[in-house]
Amino acid sequence: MQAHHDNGQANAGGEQSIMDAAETLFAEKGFDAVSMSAIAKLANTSKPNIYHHFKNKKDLYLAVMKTAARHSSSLLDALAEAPGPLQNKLSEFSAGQLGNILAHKRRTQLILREALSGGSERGRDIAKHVVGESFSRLVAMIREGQQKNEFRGEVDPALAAFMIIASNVFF
Amino acid sequence: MQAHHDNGQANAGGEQSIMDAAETLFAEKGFDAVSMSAIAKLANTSKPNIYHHFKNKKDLYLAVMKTAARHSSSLLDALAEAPGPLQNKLSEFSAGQLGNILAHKRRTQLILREALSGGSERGRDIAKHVVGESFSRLVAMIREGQQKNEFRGEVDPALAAFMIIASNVFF
DNA sequence: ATACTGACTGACCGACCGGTCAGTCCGGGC
DNA sequence: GCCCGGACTGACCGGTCGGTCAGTCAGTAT
Repeated sequence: MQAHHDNGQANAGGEQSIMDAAETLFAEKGFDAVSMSAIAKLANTSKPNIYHHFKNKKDLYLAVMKTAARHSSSLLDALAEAPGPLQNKLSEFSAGQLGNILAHKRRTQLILREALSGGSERGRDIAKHVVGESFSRLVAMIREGQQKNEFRGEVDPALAAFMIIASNVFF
Repeated sequence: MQAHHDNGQANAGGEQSIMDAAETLFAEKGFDAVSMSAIAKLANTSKPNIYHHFKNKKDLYLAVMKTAARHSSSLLDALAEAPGPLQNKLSEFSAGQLGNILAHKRRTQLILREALSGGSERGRDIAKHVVGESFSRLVAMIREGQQKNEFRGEVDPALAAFMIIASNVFF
């Protein structure tokens, strides 16, 4: 009945199901608390098969982060191009109107986790850099709003950006 | 010259230096990315000595979290007992006036990390519960301010609390 | 001196980690 | 028929993890 050998319940072994499983687990527990075996199990495949599709754990993590960043980036595109004062746009965003179209909880959780790890974290600062692109775009937008006096200048733009993104985690 | 055998540079081996080292590393990298050997090394002592003072890794983590929570709790005491409308009190808090008296960056980072891990994370939800006490006190204060119409009611109190705490990480 | 106690240590354990390897299975081109 | 190449797997590797153990050392009280 199945394609060739077996299949638990969902789609097995494909790149997409691996990334789905990885995204779920990384968001829930963080990079170091997740083992490749656990990802393989959730994706209904084997550990070596993951290494068939991804170079190593960091590479898989990076791929997941890139997807999350790409989604939030297209979200910011829509925001930046929308008409009206920045203030309205941002409250729209954080109210979730625009936000929860595709910024699922898991993805935002991933991004926040990365933001928290700030400096160190060996190779993953690459991932932070990936996220940082979206992040700093939002920061720039807020700073711009401050210069136009749409916002109070006393607020740290980075903090405000963090807050806005965080709003999607807590609904 | 030294007490008995040797000493790298700081105080060695004592309970306090172990907790200091653990706090630093846990805040920087998160629970799973930190090994007991690394903590021992930073604390200028040995791994078995850590187990002489703490039952296991989770216990050490919990002790560190309790300290962080105790500090932020005393901070909230000062906040709650201060006179004036809540709004002033909170802006004072997030401006760092009161905040950075003892809410060092590391401690806040620890708390945020725990808050992000939300549900799962095997034994550490105990720690989350410890943190949650301070957290929910702040949430209650904000909700109270909303009922007195000092705040806009549309903001999720939990999110606002998260924001306020986060402000200490980003200065 | 002796005996006891708590801080502390090097050496070690089983378990599990990330990652590799030899090999199986299968669809498609010839 | 045959072979090829990609998806996929069980078994295994070195290394590191959390945690243990037997024992050393310093001080103290008798």
